[in-house]
Amino acid sequence: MNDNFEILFNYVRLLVDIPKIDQDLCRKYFKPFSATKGEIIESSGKVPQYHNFIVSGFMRNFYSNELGQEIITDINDGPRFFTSYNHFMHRTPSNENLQCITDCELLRIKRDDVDITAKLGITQMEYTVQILQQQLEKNKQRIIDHATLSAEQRYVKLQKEYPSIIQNIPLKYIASYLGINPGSLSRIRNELVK
Amino acid sequence: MNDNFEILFNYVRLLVDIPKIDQDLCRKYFKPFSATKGEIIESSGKVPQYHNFIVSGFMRNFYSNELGQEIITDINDGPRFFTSYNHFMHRTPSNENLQCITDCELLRIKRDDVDITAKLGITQMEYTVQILQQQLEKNKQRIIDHATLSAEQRYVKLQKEYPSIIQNIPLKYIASYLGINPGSLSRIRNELVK
DNA sequence: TATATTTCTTCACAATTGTGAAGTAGTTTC
DNA sequence: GAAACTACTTCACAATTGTGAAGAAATATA
Repeated sequence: MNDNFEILFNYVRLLVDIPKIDQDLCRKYFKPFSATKGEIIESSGKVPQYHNFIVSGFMRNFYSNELGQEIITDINDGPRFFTSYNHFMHRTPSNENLQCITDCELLRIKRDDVDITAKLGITQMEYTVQILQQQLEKNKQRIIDHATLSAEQRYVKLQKEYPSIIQNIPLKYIASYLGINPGSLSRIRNELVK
Repeated sequence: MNDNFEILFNYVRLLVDIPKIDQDLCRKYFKPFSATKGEIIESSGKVPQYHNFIVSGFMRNFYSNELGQEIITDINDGPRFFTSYNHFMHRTPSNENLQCITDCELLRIKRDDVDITAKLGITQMEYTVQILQQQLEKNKQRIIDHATLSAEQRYVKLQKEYPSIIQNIPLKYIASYLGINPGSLSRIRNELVK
């Protein structure tokens, strides 16, 4: 009995119940994978090979713009799915890189196997709809935050909601994620201490 | 034969093919609805009653913050679905208002009927996944734009991608949507003319 | 452990955007 | 068509954030 799968199931159960048959399919087709700090598990320009579930560890999602700057679009820790989902599903090359910020434990499934579990299982489609809706709500909130909050307010909010990110992720990554210049964020952080 | 349904079907066909049976279900359960400029078709605090498809016209989605300011989260014209989808599906009160900025032609379906068409039809679930994915991509891009572009650049981009919004929507709505102070946007627009 | 590399902080200054008020223009309503 | 209302522009000034450089601190590598 692999603990990692229990973490996956508990995460899924936040949205839908998983019948035994779907659990077994997960155990059969999701493969454990250990990645080390700095490792890029999906690269820009390539079709994403896996749908990744972070069991533990921190990851980031970034792309390089015309000026060669890395733009970080997402930072997350487990438990959580973390995939360039659209490109993965449509088998199209992604412009994003998925990289481990710390050592990570993953469970991952190949693209073809997702079609198999969709056919043989029961709840996958329902879960997909649920998690897409959930993700959509989160993204809507991020848009609102950008449109209505100052840089300082966005940082404070992140600090409250995801203190583990502040504690574990380099400032320059957080700055890019929040759309703030690293120097400015350093100053903001310094002024907050007072 | 109602032209409005052809507009709906053509819009849906951008993502999935609609078999005859699903077309008939749409014709049976989607009802035409005309709304006039300024009309609020879903109100904050209430469970959204309809899933709305804009055939023609411009609508906005907004909520009121603690200070009583209207924050506009979305502006769109037809053809397009326009609903507080999460709250509609989960039958929970939404904090958002859907309002017509111009006279609008809609096709709308009641919540209970969505369950019926889901059961009797074929492609609804697949379409839902597709359009959620599409919406997710659009929202990701909006986040990136906020994080990487200046106020002026965001306005210019909107102008390029959705010139009809610039032409048809009051400046103060556009300002709120872009997260810019109306006075600032007026100045930005003025300086762009030179 | 020493060295090299990367990240973070700090600074002065610049650029952008926000604020609130006042006036102008435009629109709606009766 | 006049009055009332709403939206837009403009202004001076304030606040926030960006920029680029230089040094300090932290981390990785040999």
